[in-house]
Amino acid sequence: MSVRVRFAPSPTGFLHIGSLRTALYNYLFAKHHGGTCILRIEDTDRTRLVEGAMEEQIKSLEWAGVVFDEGPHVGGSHGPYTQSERFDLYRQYGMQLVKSDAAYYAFDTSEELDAMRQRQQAAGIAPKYDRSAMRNQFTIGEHEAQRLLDENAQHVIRLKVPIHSDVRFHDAVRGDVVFSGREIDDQILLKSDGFPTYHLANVVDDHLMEITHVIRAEEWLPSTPKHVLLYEAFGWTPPTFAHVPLLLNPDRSKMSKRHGDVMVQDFAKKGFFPEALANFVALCGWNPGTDTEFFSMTELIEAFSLERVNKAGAVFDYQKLHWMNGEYLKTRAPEVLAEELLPTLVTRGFEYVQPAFVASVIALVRERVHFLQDVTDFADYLFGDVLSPLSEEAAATITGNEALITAVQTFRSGLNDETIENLDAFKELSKNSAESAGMKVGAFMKPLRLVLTHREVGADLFGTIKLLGVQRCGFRLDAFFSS
RNA sequence: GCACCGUUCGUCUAGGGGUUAGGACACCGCUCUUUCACAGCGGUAACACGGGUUCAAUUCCCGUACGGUGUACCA
Repeated sequence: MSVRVRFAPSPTGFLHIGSLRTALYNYLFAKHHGGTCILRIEDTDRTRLVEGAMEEQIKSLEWAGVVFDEGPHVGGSHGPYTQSERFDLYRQYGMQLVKSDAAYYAFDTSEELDAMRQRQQAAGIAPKYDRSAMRNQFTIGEHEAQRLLDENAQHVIRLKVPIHSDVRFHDAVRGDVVFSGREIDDQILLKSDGFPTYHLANVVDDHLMEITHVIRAEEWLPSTPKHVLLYEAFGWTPPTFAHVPLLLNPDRSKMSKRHGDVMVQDFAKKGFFPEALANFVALCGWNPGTDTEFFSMTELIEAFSLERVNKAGAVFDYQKLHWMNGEYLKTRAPEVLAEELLPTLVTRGFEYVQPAFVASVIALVRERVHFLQDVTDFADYLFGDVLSPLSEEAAATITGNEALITAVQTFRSGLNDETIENLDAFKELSKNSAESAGMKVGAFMKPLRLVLTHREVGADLFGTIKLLGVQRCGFRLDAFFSS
């Protein structure tokens, strides 16, 4: 049987980084097995819908390299893939469960349920639907229930949990898991607005869509027994479950904003490479069992397996992600990066933005930054001729320094195509310039950088001067003399 | 509270009855160097605790502690 997995987000906002990882694991697992990866939209909570959220999430997913074989945006043979479009289906299956005595009608109001929970809390017992004390078809009788139904009274359908038996299932990540029926709540399956809850819709759709493996976050583990019960009630074979560990904040709580960016689009905006993010996130909770840390999507697909997914949650290490992004930056072709950076440079109004030149600048400075966009600020003195003002301390070290003026003069007059292209000639010129003023070469290079770039740190000076060219260097040196 | 899940350097992790407990990020030092970086080399740093089982336990079992998740007509 061929593998079919699904990623099933709710369109309630942007795509969370943890969701991306779940989606990625689904995708990797499917592709590793030559299977099918499906996107299903779980929009059964009408109160939390956010306009356009689904499109945003798909965009983020695709940006990161997760693509689907079936879904609302691409179609497929098991649609529709949006639960609100499958509305009628769920009631039908809910009724089937009632008929087979696996579910029942309940007529409690939310106030009555609140009161029940308060009583239970006061009595120190676990909050759980009290089937024998609340208003449902068992307590009010079949006839009364039918009467209420006939007059369209508000009602829900609840799962009739067999309290005397254990529910057990095998999780591909966690092994055998057992829950006592006593602990499982009579979950609402069909809400009074006619929409299903996650539990019903999820099971019905997973079955109808022939899902073979349910790979989802660990937070779903406690509700899995309800799903197993549902499969049993329908007489369906449950899929293999795999609950993957959570992504954590530094304080080890479930990853959330407050501690940093958590939405995929935030990472994109910050300038992370999608490949770097996917690579990094894949390694949060999974590892190949080797020391290899860099993986293309193809390599991830090749290496991925559920067996090597960890059980414990993983603190999301932004610092390591930055490092990894920098590593990706170093391996990309400068020409490609130049294309990517160009729009930014243009909107910033820089003059020297010929692609080949930009590529050379990137090649020169990229080892010093983690993000492509950082190149803009780091090398602004190469892209344009307007230099940021010198700091007071910096200015103090060069203005009125007679020896430096002499050295710079010598350097200026020796600057030509030869000394700018040839490293040895450049070194020779630097040495002569320094010595002409009785300075050491090292003592000269620092202020020279300051004069040329107005920065104390920057890329290799020879490389910088080479890219600047004789003329632009000349102008800047002249400006120094005239100030 | 109850249920379930988890626990190897600060972080991500490898390993697994007998290892100098390995790698990566971060940190520190050295080398290179005109700066910052890169690179190279080196260093600090971990098996939560207590009982068992065993010749031997970080590894298996049981407890405890700690943490997380769940406990909705949310997903």
